[in-house]
Amino acid sequence: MKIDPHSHVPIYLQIVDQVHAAVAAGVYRPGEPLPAQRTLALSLGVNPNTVQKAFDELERRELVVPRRGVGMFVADRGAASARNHALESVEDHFRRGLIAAREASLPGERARDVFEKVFRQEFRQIKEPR
Amino acid sequence: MKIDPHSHVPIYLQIVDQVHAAVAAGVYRPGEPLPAQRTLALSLGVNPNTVQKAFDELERRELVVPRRGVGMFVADRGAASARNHALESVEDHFRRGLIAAREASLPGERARDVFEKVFRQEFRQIKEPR
DNA sequence: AGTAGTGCACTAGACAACTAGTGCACTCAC
DNA sequence: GTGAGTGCACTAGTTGTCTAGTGCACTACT
Repeated sequence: MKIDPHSHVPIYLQIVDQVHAAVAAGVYRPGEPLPAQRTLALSLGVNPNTVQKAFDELERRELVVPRRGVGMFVADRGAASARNHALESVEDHFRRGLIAAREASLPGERARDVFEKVFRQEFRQIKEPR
Repeated sequence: MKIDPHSHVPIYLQIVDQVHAAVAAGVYRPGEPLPAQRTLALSLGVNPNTVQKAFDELERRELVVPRRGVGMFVADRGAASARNHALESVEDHFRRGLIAAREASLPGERARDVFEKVFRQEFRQIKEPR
């Protein structure tokens, strides 16, 4: 796990994102323990409290479950929760865009055109050169 | 024009949004003057500096043009700039959503499904009852 | 019982965003 | 040239976020 202290995105969120991705990808499996707050903080060179804040957010997303005096463990439905939360995030961004379009009196068809344009940019199929 | 001082969205941004919409809608036309900073600040019950910050943002968006000692005027291509900026905003939201989808390893088709779902919610056609 | 390891709570400092207070320089009409 | 009205610049106080420092309570193992 890598942290960029000079990034504009808060350290605790960088930790959240990486653990989130790891749980979603199955790197950490349900029931397995996560590195301890102090351990992780030491290896990343940050304060234990910063890691705690990250874990608080992961707990709020129902990805991990704390056991006092023992450690943090991946929730039973941790992977599913991770994917669900990611889906909600995507949905939220789309909704904000559509609301902005509506407030700008942009017709629905135009909004869909914009989406398709950005879609082609971001989900460009990598054609195999032969 | 109305301001909600208890809103979580900054006052100066509320002013920006409302003026932006007014210019886009043609309420203020190119070449016309906007209310003076002091006047607007007084009528809204906020500090002139807050209005100034809002006007700075509107100037950055190329919606208005300042004339020292005279006033703020709607730019010649103000309405077009307003619509253009709104379009960029919509595009930006969509892009963030698609990037989030990609990072979550969500297939493009699924992302499009999510978009269509939200689209139906936000752009529901109001059926005329007969 | 003792001990090492754990999550958690409380406090504090650094920093940025937001708003307000105030004064200056400019423009135009008279 | 003088005065009223304008945009603009500088400073400051308030608030919220982020990170760090530190200590406490709990758990498991011996």
